[in-house]
Amino acid sequence: MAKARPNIRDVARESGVSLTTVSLVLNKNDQRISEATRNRVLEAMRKLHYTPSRLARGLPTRRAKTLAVLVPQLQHAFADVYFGEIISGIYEAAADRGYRILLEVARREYVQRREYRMLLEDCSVDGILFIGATDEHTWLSEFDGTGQPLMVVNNYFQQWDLHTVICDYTLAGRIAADHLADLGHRRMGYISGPSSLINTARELSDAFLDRLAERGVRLSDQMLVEGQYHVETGKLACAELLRRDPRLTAVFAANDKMALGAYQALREVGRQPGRNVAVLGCDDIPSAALADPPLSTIRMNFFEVGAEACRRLLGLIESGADEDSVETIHERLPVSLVDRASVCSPPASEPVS
Amino acid sequence: MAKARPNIRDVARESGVSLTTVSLVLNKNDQRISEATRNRVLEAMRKLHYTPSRLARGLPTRRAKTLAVLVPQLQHAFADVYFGEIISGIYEAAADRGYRILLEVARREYVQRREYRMLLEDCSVDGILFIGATDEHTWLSEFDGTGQPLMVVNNYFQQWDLHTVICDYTLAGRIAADHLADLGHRRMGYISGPSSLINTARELSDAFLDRLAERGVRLSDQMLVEGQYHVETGKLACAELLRRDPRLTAVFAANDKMALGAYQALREVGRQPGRNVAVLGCDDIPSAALADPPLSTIRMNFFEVGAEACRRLLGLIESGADEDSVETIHERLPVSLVDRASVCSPPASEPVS
DNA sequence: ATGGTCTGGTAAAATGTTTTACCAGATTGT
DNA sequence: ACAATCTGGTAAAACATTTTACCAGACCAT
Repeated sequence: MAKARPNIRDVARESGVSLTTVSLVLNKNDQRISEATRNRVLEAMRKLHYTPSRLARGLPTRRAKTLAVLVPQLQHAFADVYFGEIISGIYEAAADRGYRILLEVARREYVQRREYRMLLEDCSVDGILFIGATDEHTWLSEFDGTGQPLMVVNNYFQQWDLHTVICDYTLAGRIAADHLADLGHRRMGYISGPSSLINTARELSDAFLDRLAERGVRLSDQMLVEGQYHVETGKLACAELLRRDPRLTAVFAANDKMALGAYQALREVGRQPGRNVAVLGCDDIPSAALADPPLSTIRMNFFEVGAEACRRLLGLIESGADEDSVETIHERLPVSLVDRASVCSPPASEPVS
Repeated sequence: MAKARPNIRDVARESGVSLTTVSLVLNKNDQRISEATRNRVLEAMRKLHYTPSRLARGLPTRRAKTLAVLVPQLQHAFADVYFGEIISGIYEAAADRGYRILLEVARREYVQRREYRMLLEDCSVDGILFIGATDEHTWLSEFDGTGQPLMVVNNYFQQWDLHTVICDYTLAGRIAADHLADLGHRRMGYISGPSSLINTARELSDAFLDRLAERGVRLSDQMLVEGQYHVETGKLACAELLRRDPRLTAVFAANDKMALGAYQALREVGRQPGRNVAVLGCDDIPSAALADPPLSTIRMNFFEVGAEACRRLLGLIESGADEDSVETIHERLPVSLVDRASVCSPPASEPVS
């Protein structure tokens, strides 16, 4: 009774044409079918509730119409705003073009067994987007210069030639330095990201310090503390900065989470962010706007980074150019200052240098 | 030069056996191959760097070894802790059993085109996990009592017979009521979730109010305000509660985000959570522990809910019982009180009723 | 009339597996 | 000694598509 799933053959029989014709109708690009037969076939499809099987389609074409999103093993990685925003962006861009998204976590065994390769060889995936890559992911070297459809999202590498789409961290560093310098801050602290492992973190630091120097503001090494991008490390780092210079007037943190950690450390010594000490973040995550006081920060549109990375990857894939001929992609997206209430001027009493 | 991907046929030739034999070795369950030939085949596979193609495998078996995670269209859904934790749990459980995870967002057109059905018919997926389901998702009725491999995660329905795994919201409500009543609170406010749309939200409310009544504490309808599970709605709801009874001594919020919103509203009228007003949350999201003061809450292990839901779904799928014979799954996972610093006793001065 | 080019379509091979039915030879029971 | 059973293995069909090469007829210019 309950007829099994109809296949292309059933449609062909129903509409009185060959199986090939049905296939050609399915892959609309082909002009060789007359309007009349096309309609007959479409009608038959509707009647039979036919939907082509992705699995069967992928076999001859070697196209799965699926992209893998690879994230490193962090505990409960998907519960992180940063990853979440990027993934959301990737999803939208992929869905727009009829692609699906496979989730993969690069666990230890996963890497040992080189499953990331299998994804592609397998044909279960047409391309890979890697989020949260660091210098520690040495296996990326296997993709070095191969032009394979692997896209590194929001980080990049000097040692390997890989496709990347990132935020403009140099611009971010400059905006931050200018903003604080413009207001007259001279004694500040900087909470950096893990710059020994992540290029974008290093880029932000370099840009920030260089621009500060250009503006004649000298930040001693003492006043630079490295955090790990989490709230707690931000708090610890800020406490350390306060110990080294209790009279600092501004703190710049390499991401919003650490900036919010800094709020806590500052409050513990009786300072009021936005009133008697300036705090500037970076990223513009949702909780930045909800913080008390609302956090001034550099907006990085992670959603858009994900979406753009995905679009570029799809471009690569659909151009069919797996050859070495393809230029390596290096795109950077603009960022901008979002000035809320956490950055104030230094106390007027401060003696001019 | 660069040989194409080897297939099962190549392995057969290399090891001097038939293609069938190789296949049987691949699907280890079969005892019919002698140790000697098995080893010869495995050796050949290693030599040729052979990996079976998922696509090709799925075709005859109609098993894609893939599960879909479906989330409703909320903006940037993946950037939410709640979804994130559940997805992380699902991922772990799926990966343990060799399954992959496909991400899907139920956008408007997605539902209109009934793509959720195609996922299964398509054979691109063996089962679906739906997170964030509400009464508004009326299309779920299509799965009513069909025994199809669809699992609703952390919500349930009276009107439809669907597999579900949830947290024990009744237990949660009782724990909350007992905890606050034990401390002597009599004047409290309750910020509920959207109980007209979400059964678990309603269940929590009912359990909380019923147990309070059992304990002789009467919460007037006035002191129940509905929020939408976000920080802002929690803040608004709490402000409203304060307007209705400025002297309330405790607030219970149906999730932590709203509890943190309540912190803000309370501070704005000069109350100090944990000192002169008690705030109890629900969920135990990471920021609960980081809040100031650390939020007391009911721990719901969303990671585990996701993992368990996934395991149960896989059980269903692998038992091969798509038949109507299968019992509908209704599992609830335990919850527990995590008492931090935000719940204090009511002021001693308070007259006893 | 003849050869060439379109047009709309089809037959058949290819994609890489699983699975069912079968088979030859060895072992066992009577 | 003969049928039955067991062992280790194989041939071939099935899964649902895409794609390549080909074909018949219509149309056209010479």
